Amino acid sequence: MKNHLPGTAAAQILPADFFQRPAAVVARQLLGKWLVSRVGEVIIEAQINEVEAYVGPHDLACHARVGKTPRNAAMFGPAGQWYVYFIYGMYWMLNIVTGPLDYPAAVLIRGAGGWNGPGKLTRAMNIDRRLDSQPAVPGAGLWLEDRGHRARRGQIVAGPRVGIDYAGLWKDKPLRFVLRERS
DNA sequence: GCAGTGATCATA
DNA sequence: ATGATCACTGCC
Repeated sequence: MKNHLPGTAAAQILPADFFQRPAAVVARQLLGKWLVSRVGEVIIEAQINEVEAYVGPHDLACHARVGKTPRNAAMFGPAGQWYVYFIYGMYWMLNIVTGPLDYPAAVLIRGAGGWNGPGKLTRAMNIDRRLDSQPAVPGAGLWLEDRGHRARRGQIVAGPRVGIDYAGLWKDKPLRFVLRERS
């Protein structure tokens, strides 16, 4: 099913099987895709330019390293649903679940559109607890679209993830991916 | 460089 | 019930 938007090429809503791959693969593939939210009549769209992969329970930076808890339960659910959690008393973090059912892994969406930082992004797009464990489909109010952008290898910069100094050997793994600005 | 902010989880 | 922690941000 295609969704035609004025002034753009045909856009495709990312299907669940897009996310049924390792988190690091999904993370790279999400660069250049569009995050779209709808609240009532208001639609907000942003092109994703920064992500981080949390690749499984053995990843010492992944919330699921301690097993399943009420907070991280969404990550154990099916690929293609949101994992949204509250942190530092103020901010909501947005992740998309990847890989097989019961295998906890996800991609954190850190940057999109003009917003720098995951906390500012979620505030701008009205993202909160209500989306946790919801599928990324229009009916949920938040979804992802492919609008034809293809990131070339040289446009993707990989580096260590932010804010996970506690993660031992996993601290420095290059699981953060940024789409370089067009020059 | 570091304070603010409060849910979450382990410990008891 | 209590205390440490935290995938952040904004101001010094």
